[in-house]
Amino acid sequence: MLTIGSLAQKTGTKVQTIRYYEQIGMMPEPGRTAGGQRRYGDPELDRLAFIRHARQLGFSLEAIRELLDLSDQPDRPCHEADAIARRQLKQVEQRLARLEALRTELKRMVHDCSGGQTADCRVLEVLRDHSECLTDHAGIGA
Amino acid sequence: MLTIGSLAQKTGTKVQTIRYYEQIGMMPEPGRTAGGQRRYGDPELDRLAFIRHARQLGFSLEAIRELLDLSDQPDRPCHEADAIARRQLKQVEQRLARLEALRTELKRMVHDCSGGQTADCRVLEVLRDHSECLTDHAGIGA
DNA sequence: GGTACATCCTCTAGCTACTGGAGGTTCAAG
DNA sequence: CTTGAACCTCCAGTAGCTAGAGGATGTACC
Repeated sequence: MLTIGSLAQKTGTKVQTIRYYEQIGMMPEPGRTAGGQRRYGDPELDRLAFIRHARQLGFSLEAIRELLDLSDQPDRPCHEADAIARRQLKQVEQRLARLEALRTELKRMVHDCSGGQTADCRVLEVLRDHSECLTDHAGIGA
Repeated sequence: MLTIGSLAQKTGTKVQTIRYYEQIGMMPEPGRTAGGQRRYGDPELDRLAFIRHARQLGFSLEAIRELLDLSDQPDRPCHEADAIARRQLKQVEQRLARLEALRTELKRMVHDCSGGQTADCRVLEVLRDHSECLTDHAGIGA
């Protein structure tokens, strides 16, 4: 039997995160001691490890919920899990393409900076005038 | 004089986002009509375009605030703006490296999936057992 | 001048995926 | 039996918006 602290340690999760997962129904309500403290067994350990690993691979909690449901039904065809993974792969590839365009643009900005005064700073200039950009980097953020 | 709606359209921003920027002090409080509606001029248009462009390049609002401050002081040396851009570039490169590892892993997962039942699904199996991963993809998400 | 209706206003709450803290209780070792 | 780390609940905050309720305003047309 594991305390929430040792479960956290074993899975590289913060204690609060585990309680949060319980709150949103990603983790089951575990057994408790007489005093009300949570105690976990191996199934919970496996489940949390699964969740964390999928998170590391960038899956959303919603997608992970689906994967866990599928995982609980070993007889069903696996194309659904496959589809979720493909979707994730596609998203990753799109983000990669965007980030590569950003890198190009940022590199150019930094490279062109002469180190003078802000009045002639290339960095600020490029930000002021989008038409100076060579790559397409529409869309926000990552 | 622009209404908030046409400012939004010209910059590819949502109306609510502009009001949000005003609320957090990224955009100045504009003039108002007698009836209380916001009216914008060219300086605000430029400022918002700057903000949006920097957001597209992945800068945080906090970083953009610094860049705007620098932009308002044309006499100061520009190495600060340069440093912010370099920091951003570094972050982008780190994210790129992580995403590339993720792509590798996801591709392998999807490729190995035989299309059978979930019981033998490679996707689920890999998620269950981290040791099957060849690449290092520690850290969460993007 | 009147009316229709798109756009504007404020305010509040919600999203993802956590993270941190206050204030108080329980567990395990010595 | 005491000590101190780890636990408990509840609430609030993070980034960067986004959506909706309920009502006021601006403008074009008749």
